[in-house]
Amino acid sequence: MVTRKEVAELAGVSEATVSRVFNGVGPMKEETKQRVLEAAKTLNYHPNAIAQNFARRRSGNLGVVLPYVPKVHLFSTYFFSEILSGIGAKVKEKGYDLLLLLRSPDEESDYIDMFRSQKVDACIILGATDTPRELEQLKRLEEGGHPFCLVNQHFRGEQFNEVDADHKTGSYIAVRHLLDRGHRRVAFLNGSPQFSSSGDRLEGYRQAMREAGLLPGGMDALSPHLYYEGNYSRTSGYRAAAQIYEHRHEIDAVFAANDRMAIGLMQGLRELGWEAGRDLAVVGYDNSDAARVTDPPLTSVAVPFYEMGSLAAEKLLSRIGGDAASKGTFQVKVDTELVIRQSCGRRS
Amino acid sequence: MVTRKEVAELAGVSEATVSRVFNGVGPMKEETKQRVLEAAKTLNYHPNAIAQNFARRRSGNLGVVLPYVPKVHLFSTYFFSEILSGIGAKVKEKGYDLLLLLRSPDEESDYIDMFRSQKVDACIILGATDTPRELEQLKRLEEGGHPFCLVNQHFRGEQFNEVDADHKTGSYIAVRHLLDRGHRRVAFLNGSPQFSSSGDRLEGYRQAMREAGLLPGGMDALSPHLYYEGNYSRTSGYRAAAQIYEHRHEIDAVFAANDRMAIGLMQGLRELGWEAGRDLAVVGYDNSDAARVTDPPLTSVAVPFYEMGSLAAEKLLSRIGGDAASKGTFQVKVDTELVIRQSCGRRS
DNA sequence: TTGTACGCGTTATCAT
DNA sequence: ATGATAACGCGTACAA
Repeated sequence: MVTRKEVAELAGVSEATVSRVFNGVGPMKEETKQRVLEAAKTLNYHPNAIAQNFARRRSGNLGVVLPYVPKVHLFSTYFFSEILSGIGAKVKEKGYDLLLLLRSPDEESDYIDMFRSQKVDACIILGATDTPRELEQLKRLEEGGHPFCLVNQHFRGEQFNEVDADHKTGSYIAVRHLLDRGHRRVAFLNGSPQFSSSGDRLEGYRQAMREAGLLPGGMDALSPHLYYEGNYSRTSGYRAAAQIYEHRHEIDAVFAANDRMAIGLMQGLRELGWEAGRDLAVVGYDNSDAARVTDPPLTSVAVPFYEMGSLAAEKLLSRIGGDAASKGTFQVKVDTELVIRQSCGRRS
Repeated sequence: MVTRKEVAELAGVSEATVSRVFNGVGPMKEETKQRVLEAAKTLNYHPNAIAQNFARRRSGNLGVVLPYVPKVHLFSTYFFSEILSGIGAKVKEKGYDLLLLLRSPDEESDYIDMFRSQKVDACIILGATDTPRELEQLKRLEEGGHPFCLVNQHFRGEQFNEVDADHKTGSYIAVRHLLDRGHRRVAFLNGSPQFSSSGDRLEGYRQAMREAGLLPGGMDALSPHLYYEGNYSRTSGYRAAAQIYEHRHEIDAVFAANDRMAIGLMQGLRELGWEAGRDLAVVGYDNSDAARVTDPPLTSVAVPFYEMGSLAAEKLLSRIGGDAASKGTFQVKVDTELVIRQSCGRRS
């Protein structure tokens, strides 16, 4: 590899001058600059990124932590794909590199190692869950002064950096949509409670139902035959179909907390002879690609995952970049949007 | 950050000894080793990865190049997700890190820069296309002695490292499946020709048809109403539906080169009143998650993308790791498998 | 405007 | 079995 030294010799200047030219710092004679650039070109010189980062005492990497999701082979979901793309675009724009960290099932040594060994300057954590173990790890990161940002997950009572979507309102508009179409007995198929979005969705559902006067027992009352819980997998939606079918005479519509479950649910109900869009209305969540290809196409709440990833990267990098306003943490909440298809039937 | 020097002082040894302990090289007294480890623990010392890589004159990163795919937001496909997961697992196992490189639409400066600046020691290229521009870039990489590996793409006449699937046989078994079920007039909806797998699939289709005596005009004859071409997007499959429907009286079945097109095709045909599994048989390719959720569930050819990624990473890293058998390039071809669902009807 | 000189935290070589 | 010490390629304070 050709080094700075060789360029300096060929150009007849010192190594420092070569560095200045390549970093555009300090005043320099135009002629000198040209001479250096020319020498660099003839020698095909390219600064060594590792050495640069070493000298700058930083890695130049933004880490992205992906959760371990058994069976799903991790990326197979719309969610991660979109966020990653958003992060990738922003990271590139800012001249950073993107280091991927796939968590293992066991994972005794966790992502704090990435910081300890200084492989990353900051990181974005996807798919975090509200468990004591996770929370403790995040607190350790914070104490260590390691900049990180959560995406699509909120920790109650903590002031971590985070970019979340307004899932409460998202769910509210989904349920309102069902209510507006005349459905009264709207069931809710929620996902795993360790994700904050599940709690948010429940709140949104409750608010819509309450406003419609459909929570008779007061604010907290929730008829058991209207609340179901899966784990966001298609299979769990499929399983819920059996339970929901048992209460078919008390249910007009189902709001599912994500598309995968909604799809499993529709499949399961169809096998039992109950058709979404005909016998009941179904609304999903995420507006994933799959929502377009189901039969009937699934009405769903769109979440701007791509933008969320991009936003998280931007905010985080501007902090460590030493920009202004680097004080305190940030909590961003982006808006969702209902995309109407045919799973609620065609009548207006 | 605590450095090696401090550990050495606390342990009462030289810096070199600390390094030896942490790298497990050379002989050392057990007692010394323990003393060093203890000192490291009390000080919470962790070797600086950047400095290590700098001193070792390597980056410790495996680069993964992802193509620019407009609209699809890149990761939204099963294909990349699976391969990336496979690479990630292997990379971790080998103690490397995974650097993601998302290509831009314009991309004047290409991935060769990653090597020039020595950010990666090797890289895996996904979604390469058989275009003059791409080929030229790959040749430049090769000339520069930069280790790389292609996944799911073959360049005729070149001996690049590659891990591919046997798409010819995969297509053969798909078409054979249709023929075995009694369909004679099997159409083929292929994808973009710049991917080698498209050519392979065409060969497989041809062989099966020829063996069944269904290529009357000789080896190369292909009835125009039996061959269609999309670009692997759902939309292109949807568009093909119209053309195929026009020839509905000359077609019993369609083999689509991927699931996305198959899904679009089924949607389009349904809108025209032609139902897959009832009026015609359809087989897809990739066995993506979506294949399970369509109506009817889609019979499809499964490709072990996860394993392909893992294999590519393993082979590549063992080369640069200086293992034995580092001579020459490698070309691996993995097997595919037909997964039967209901899109070809239920009759045996 | 440019050069000198040092430091960054390791690895690795050569003594001892 | 362990200790000095020279790289490694670059950034940068300071001197000129």
